[in-house]
Amino acid sequence: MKINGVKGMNDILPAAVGRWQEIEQVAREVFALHGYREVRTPVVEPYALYARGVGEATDIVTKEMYVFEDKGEEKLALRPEGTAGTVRAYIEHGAHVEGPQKWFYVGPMFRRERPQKGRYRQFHQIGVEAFGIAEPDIDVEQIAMLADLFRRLGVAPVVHVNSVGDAACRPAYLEELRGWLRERAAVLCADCRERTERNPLRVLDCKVPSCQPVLAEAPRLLERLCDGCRAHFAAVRQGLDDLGVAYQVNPRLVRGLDYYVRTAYEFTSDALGSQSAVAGGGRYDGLVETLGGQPTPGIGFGMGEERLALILEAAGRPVPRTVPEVFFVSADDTGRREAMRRAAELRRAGVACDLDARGGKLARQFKQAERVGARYAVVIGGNEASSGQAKLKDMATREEAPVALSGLVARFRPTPA
RNA sequence: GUGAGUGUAGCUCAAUCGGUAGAGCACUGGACUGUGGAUCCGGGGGUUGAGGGUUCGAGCCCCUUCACUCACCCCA
Repeated sequence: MKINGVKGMNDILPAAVGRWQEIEQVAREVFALHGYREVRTPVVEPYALYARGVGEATDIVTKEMYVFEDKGEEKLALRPEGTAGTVRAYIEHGAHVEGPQKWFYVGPMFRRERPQKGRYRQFHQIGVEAFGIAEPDIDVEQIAMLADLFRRLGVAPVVHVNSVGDAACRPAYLEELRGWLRERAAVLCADCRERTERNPLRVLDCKVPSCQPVLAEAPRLLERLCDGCRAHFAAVRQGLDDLGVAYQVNPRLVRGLDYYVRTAYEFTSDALGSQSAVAGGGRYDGLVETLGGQPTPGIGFGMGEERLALILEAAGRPVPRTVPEVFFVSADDTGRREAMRRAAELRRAGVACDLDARGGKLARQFKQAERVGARYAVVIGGNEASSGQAKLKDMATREEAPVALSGLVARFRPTPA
């Protein structure tokens, strides 16, 4: 009986894993340059953390979370996103006493949705959270950092920014919008009528053609922001302009989770099919308090690694691959023992090398050397072992040159920095 | 949860009207007894996703089921 992997949960095989390693490596470099430090939190958290933090009524909590009882003791959930767990850890360890904290995380998230392009049940996110900074400069820094990260990877998703208001101005706007939508329920699609009650902001980006002209006239939150939100948003825009970050103000940009206030931003690409967002973030000034901590402003983003990988693929960026510098080819048993010794010697010196432990015909070993991408082959048989002189073959040019076995380490040892 | 599409070798796909399942790539061996990318020749590999039905006969038609893909909802 063959057992297959779980639906929507993918294997990342060696031939593809270089893509993930590259993404994560570049992210770590960029984060380090901006003062973000890594945090690792569990993949499992109390169900209540997400019910309270992400929002009791959100799709994520009501229908997408993997929830289970831990031997009847506690209701647990596989994390559907990274912010709630990071905030829990921030509060639990009293991190606020040491001033603003800039953290990042990398790891799998789980949502039980129907899989499609760019959406999987286990997916991988790279995210950052900045705690304790209410000022708009951190919003600017985060957006610019993300743009820099993408630039280093050779892609340039479109940056959308918006303000979703806060407790001072959003509730009044939502009521105004809801009332306005109810008056026009007759000309809106069924989904929009449903969303009018459940999540009126979502109505604004309805894709149904007949809704578009109606919604274009809808009242706009950006024109009804309170003074604080208005000033914050203006400062974010000014800051992005100062840094030369190109962006679009998108009044329809909405964050899916309850905790977002003020700045919302998103990076999108048309290489992703209908799931166009590769990264999304925003400010969550009330979340830490909601989860039992001191009132603490926060802002962060999550980036989908699978989606970024799709973008890099579409951009034709090659998958990086680690290859051995030297591949030993042995002609006989004596040569093979010598090859094993020399390989060990090179490895201790920090030189990546390999050999075909099956031995066998030279042709097969050379084929294996080629397959693993070795730059050089060294042929060793009984003669070479006793004379100490072997042949060094450049796999690309096929040129051979004599080499002393005792000089291999000096020849290939990485030059100290 | 809803809708559509697709299931044939490890991968990409053929198979005429319903008539004994094939190719390319990949793998493996040989041509080539100490040399990998080309060429030529050989070899292994399949319950045609699964189950049932119609038929003398089903990869093909019908039913059921499962899986995958894309889209909706929503989101990274």
